[in-house]
Amino acid sequence: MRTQGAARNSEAILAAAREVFLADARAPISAVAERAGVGISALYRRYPGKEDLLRTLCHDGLRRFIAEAEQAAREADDWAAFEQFLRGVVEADVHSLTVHLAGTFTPTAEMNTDAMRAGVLGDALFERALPRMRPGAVAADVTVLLEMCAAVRVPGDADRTTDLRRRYVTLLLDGLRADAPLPGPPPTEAEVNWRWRQ
Amino acid sequence: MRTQGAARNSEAILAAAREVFLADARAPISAVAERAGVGISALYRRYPGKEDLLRTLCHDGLRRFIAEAEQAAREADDWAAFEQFLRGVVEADVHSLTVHLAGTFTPTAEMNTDAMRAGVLGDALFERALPRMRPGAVAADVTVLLEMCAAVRVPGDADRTTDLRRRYVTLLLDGLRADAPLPGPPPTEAEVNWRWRQ
DNA sequence: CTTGAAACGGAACGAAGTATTCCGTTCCCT
DNA sequence: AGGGAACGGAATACTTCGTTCCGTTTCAAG
Repeated sequence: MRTQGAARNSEAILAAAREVFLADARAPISAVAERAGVGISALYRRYPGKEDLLRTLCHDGLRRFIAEAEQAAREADDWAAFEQFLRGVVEADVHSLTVHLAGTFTPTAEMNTDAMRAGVLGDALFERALPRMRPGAVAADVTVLLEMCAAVRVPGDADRTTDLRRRYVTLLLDGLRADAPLPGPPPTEAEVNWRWRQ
Repeated sequence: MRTQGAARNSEAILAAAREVFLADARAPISAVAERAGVGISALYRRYPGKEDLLRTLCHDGLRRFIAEAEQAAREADDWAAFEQFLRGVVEADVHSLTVHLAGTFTPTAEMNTDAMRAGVLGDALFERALPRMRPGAVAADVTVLLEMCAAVRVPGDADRTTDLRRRYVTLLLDGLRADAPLPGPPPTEAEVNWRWRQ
């Protein structure tokens, strides 16, 4: 046989779903089953439908985002806290998870609560780092920067993707500390959160 | 009536195709017709099939990329030339055009030639700017940076998208001039050009 | 060993979505 | 007025998935 137990399959399915849907949010559910090495029914035994799987995945990402933010907030140095936060979020590829998948399902009330909390935590980290930030930078910029990081990918090589993203987070952090002001009106809340409009 | 002539329709179709396919490379061809305010047959009169439209669009983008590079190369100051190149390519949203659409069609021989020429021109601009670049930066980094810029988008508002991208090009350019070396192995040619593998 | 229930695998089904074709109609120019 | 170029958009012919179903395998308790 191929799998050793129901619990093991559950984990395999979640991992496969993460890989597959991060590579393409519109991937067919059969691709997830195939990747996990299970049949389709193993999937439907656990989730009522595709949307539920997507929702679970996204919510997990959101929770992870919150965890990273809380962890980073414990750092005493303000800029170090912000840097740890950015690097943590990028490392966990949380932004792809939350942003890429948004819009593929209808969010639960709890997700909205969590999303709000995530925003508050992120803003707080940003505010602490603000004194050392270049003039004109706003919290919404960070969201965009995270999105830009998520756009970096080496298909089929998660490790290499992470390596490259680390490289560019470094570059972005340096860019955030430059002296010159940032040009143009900063992104608004709406421009940054359009993916969450149901 | 709605349109004023065949020539006008040709332009409308190309413009609509750019908008629609940049928003979603997998959009149906009917969306293009709708956006252009024409029927489907107006499209098929001009292009044998979907792939040909995509190919035309992408090739136009490639040519524009080359034009921007040649234009920027005329600038005397090395860094200014590089900066003008980056800004020009981002402004024209050429990278989305070439990178987003790659893989949706089989490229012609001429496209491959042009793609190669584009690479050479870009590398030359990078080499000129190299002395003022942070340690560890390579030409392939620029490709990734352009890709990151293309990830910035405000759906349905092209002007605002351009504004925001200008904002982050500024940030990226400053990041490219920081003092500290960039961490990790730089991206390889293959990692940067995976979209062109047929 | 039994044996009943939980887990599965994967074919089959049905609803969508979509590239392309076709034909009747409108436009434009002479 | 007339003929061909351009069109609009319904109809066609597939393809692509989400979901269901049912026969089979696994597992643990007796």
